[in-house]
Amino acid sequence: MTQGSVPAERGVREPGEANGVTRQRNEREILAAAERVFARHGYRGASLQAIAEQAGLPKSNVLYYMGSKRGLYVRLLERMMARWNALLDDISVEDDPADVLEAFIRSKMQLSRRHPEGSRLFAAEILAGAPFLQEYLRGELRAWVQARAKIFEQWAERGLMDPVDPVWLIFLIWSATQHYADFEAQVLGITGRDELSDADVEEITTFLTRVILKGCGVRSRDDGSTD
Amino acid sequence: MTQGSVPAERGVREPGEANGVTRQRNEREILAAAERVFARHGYRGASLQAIAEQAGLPKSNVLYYMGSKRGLYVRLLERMMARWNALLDDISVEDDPADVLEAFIRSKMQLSRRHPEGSRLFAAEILAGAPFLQEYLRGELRAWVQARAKIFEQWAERGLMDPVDPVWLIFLIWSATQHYADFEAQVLGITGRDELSDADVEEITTFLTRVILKGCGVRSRDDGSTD
DNA sequence: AGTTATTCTGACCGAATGGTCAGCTTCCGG
DNA sequence: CCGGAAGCTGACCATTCGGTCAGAATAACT
Repeated sequence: MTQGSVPAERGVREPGEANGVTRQRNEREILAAAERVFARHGYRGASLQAIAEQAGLPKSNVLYYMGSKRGLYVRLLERMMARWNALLDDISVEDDPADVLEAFIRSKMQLSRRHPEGSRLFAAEILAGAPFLQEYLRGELRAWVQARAKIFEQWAERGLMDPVDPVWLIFLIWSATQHYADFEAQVLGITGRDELSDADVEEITTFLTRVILKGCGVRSRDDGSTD
Repeated sequence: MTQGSVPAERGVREPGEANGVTRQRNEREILAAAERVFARHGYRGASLQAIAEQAGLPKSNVLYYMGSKRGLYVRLLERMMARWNALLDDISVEDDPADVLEAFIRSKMQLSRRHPEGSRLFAAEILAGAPFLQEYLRGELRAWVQARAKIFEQWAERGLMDPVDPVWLIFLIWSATQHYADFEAQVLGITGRDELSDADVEEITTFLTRVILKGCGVRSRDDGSTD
């Protein structure tokens, strides 16, 4: 339904959607530049001028493509939520808790790794009080959390993991994984690195998986190591 | 057309009031208002006008007290770093890992709870790439992390906890605790609460302590319950 | 009281903000 | 080759930005 959120208040009519190489490239460039700038400075702090410069286009062109600053921002948020939703596959009580939790941590970590700017954009939006995402948080995302929480509780009842509060557990996983994108500057500054390598990310993922699974008393069916 | 031409309702300063009292109160009011606005919108997105309005003072007065936007921002950052440093008491290899880690989690959680705006201000600064905190991150804070890391490693060597990477562990604790301040809007939206009560915070703290300590295989000397 | 020193603020400044629009260029079917 | 439409952009607009400053208001000290 809300696929093209450009508020065609101005007479931007649907073109034949034919030729599009330049259009696609410019659009992609603008979205990438805008994601960087919005992530860094937040909605209010970002300027169309800065976005246009990063995209290598005149400011007017950005507005020609995107209609308005608000429309551009909303479009970026929706794109990020779509990425997020893409990894929310269904799980069942019958699944193995260890597998599910590890996949959860791993996919969330990869999302932060593959789209650090989008991750920071989301963080900035939440920091600002989530003015554009209230509905999403209280609706779609809340329902998703509650569904997962129910499954975690059933696992606990079956003795497959400790009876921890599943919502706090989800928040723990979110925060721990998101941290490496949102607080990248802090992580790099403290560890003295220039960037996090793939090996670093793999190491962190392994660490988080081990600590969180063990911390929740998840019994893996693969082995019963308690070390 | 600067601001409302009706200055009547400010009603702040009584003529008979003593000298330093007004100054202190105004200064405190400005700092509190600025912390809110900077936390919400970041350095670039915050405006002195908004800060002045929240403080109930004319914009000129804010500049009279604080000199410049940059100076005000730096002062807030330094105040927050001071709060942070205040809970960085020394620990020793001789201490009990369970006690230290729990105290670590608890004090960090309370810092986020007591100063959520300051916590978000810090988060916004890091999101922006830490332009004002590079030095602090690469110097003071890095040294602190390394010192703690060394102790964690010695605990691991003595078999008091699992040989996990101490730096990732510190980041895990930071992220998990900071989450409830920085992502407050998300937490409230998903849980459907209006605010987090003291009981909620206590419950979360207990949860985090249990999961993280167990996840790192910390042996408490109090008892050996593995539940 | 009068005089000085400090505290405060409205009016103003140049720069930057998001957004508009007339008119330019480019493309493409006929 | 033409003509209309789509793609694009420089010039411009009202507003807001951080910051300055002259001078009013107040406090402090003879």
